[in-house]
Amino acid sequence: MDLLENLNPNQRKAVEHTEGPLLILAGAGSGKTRVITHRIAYLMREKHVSPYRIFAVTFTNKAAEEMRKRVIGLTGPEGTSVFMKTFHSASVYILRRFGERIGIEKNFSIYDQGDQEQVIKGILEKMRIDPKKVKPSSIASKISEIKDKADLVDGARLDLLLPDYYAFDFQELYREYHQRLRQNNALDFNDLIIKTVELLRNDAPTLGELQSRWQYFMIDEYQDTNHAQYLMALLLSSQSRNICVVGDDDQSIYSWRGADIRNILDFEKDYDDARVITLDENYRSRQPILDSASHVIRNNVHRKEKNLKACKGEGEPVVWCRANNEYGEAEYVVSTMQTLKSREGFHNRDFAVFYRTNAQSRVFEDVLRRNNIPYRVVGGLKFYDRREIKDMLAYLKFIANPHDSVSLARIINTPARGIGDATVGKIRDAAVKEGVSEWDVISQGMLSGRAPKGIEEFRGIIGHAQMMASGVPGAMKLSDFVLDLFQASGYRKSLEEENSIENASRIENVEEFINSVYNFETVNPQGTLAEFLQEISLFTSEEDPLDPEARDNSLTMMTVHNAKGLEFPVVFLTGMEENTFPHRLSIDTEEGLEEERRLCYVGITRAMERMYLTNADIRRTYYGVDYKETSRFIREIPDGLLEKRTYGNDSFNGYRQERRQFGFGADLKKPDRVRDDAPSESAPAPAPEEHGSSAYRKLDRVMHPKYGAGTVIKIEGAGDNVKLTILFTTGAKTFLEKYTPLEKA
DNA sequence: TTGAGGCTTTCAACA
DNA sequence: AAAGCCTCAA
Repeated sequence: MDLLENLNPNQRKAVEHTEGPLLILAGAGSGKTRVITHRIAYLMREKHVSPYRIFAVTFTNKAAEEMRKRVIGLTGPEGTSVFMKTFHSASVYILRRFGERIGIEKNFSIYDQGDQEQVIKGILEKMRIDPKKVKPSSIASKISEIKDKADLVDGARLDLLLPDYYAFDFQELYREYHQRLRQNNALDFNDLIIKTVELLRNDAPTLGELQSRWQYFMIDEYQDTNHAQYLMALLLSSQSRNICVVGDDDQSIYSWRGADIRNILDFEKDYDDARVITLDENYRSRQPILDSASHVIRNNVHRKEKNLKACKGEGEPVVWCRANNEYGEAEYVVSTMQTLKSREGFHNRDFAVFYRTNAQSRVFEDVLRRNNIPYRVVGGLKFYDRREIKDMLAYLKFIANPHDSVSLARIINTPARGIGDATVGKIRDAAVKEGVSEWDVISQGMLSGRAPKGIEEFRGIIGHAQMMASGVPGAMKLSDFVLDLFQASGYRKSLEEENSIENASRIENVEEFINSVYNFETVNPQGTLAEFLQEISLFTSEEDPLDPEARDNSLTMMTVHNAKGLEFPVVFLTGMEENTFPHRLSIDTEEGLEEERRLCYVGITRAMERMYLTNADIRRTYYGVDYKETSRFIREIPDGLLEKRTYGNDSFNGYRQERRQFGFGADLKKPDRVRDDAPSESAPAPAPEEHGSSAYRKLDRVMHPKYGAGTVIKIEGAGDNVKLTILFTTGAKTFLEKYTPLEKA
């Protein structure tokens, strides 16, 4: 097979240009992955480069996996030996082997956002700062933001970088955070990259070894690299200079994660001999789809002008549907789907529903389930985020790394074994006083006074597990070890004790988790516990492994972010409303808005045959009921390109009124949010089942056992979820009706 | 001092 | 919808 056959001239040039720096500007749907995989195959087959000398990184595990499959398809089993990973897993690979040279122990734990927040919470407590006023999550992202810029590794002065608007010493917190991570032998996601850069900079032998091992570099999604990743790529490739980066500035959607668009815009400055090749023939989308996308993205000022050509030719126009409310929107999607299936032979698997935020998936799930349409949700509540899985993982992390006090805190009383806050506090104090780890205190009986029975029990469980783990692999299989731990920890028993549906599914989930351990050990017979942990701690965005069959013929739902790099015959881009998409937190700055627009561009360009844009005029969110103004992105598409539909009649009177009042297409300054404590006659009814489920009416007098007499001033929600706001003499309170012991007075 | 259950609050995108 | 905080009973 000729590798260059079936490539257009520019794609071919990109594949053939193997030596020296190369920038590939690859528009949406221009065959980017095809070029990368063919280029790797070409290096091996035509240039006789050993697969061990090729280094390729992408952003997601999914993309890396896809690339690996396609390379193997082109080269045969040899392709397996290409180093193909995400930036993070590449860093872990390097740090595991050489990290000790800069003082990182081999068995380090990787802390995700949740773990980070636990650490921060502990520090806030120690600094006597109210965690209600200073949210650990916002501190975590602040720390992450600082580290993403990685000016640190450039030796900038820390005290100049840290924000001074906090009412406390941020610098102290920042240092304490890192000190605790060091004590716990843990790295956060940012550290993985930063420490790798530090290692490459400060340890010449490591750099030399890696530079001579890898001779050809390929970086996918280069527009989304941050400064530290940029440095990492630069250092590794600086000797061979065979670096090929691929990206599209119009698809840069991760600036909030530190992505620095300058990396791609300045590539030609970094390498004055860089060759630039542009791929501008789109093989994915029909003309009207691409035209719509272009009309949206051209409103961005900060971009390289480009001209994508659709090779697939004309097609159906893009449809824009205005629905009455979020249920109408979902029903429109379902009915359109059914029509396309019966009249045009599409299958469930051909459809994708995109939304801006995960919370929007719920309504679609409702409606799809009611219509018996199989679906899968990518992202969202992830398998590894479930409580029972996190608990089991914490056990494993702690056994692998007994310095990991965050994991310890999670499992010491899970399941309940009589070790409460007071006891944990004592252990912590003793550890600090003696200058040892908390596990030392527990395992060596260093606790003064009488230690609760639970401590003994816990020590036994961990001691037993550590002993077993030492026989993995070899005397014991990793999966058997985890199975044993599930029993021996008492976790299984505690789930079985309460015979609920919820617990039954938790047990199933743990079993599925153990199954994934089994899969791991089949692929890696010599794999250790630590290796397993490293693998899955970077594998958080993987779809739910519980329903592998579901994907056979299911509709796919995901956030627009998750959709990057994918394509579907029919795409519904939903929630096209101001403050939803573009998101309300991005709407006020030009940079924010441009990134939202790129995100919209990414969404539209995923569609191959049909594209549907939908919005709801009224949307119920946890804030209340909002009147939504149509997204400016829809207004940016010329009328002639859109086929307009409406869906859902009951509330359309309300809708029209609203429109007339606000004026469509004008520059609207009026807020589009209306709280639903307005009289309900003027507010159009949302879905019918939303109503009439409260035993109370507005202005009813009620009696609360604790707060006394009050008046109902607001009713919202439906079914078991009715929330009542009641005005007492002491002020207003909101309750879930279901849970509140109220009496009519 | 612990554990359970009731009440309250929270909600952007991700490796 | 779910997790975290708070209160109260044991």
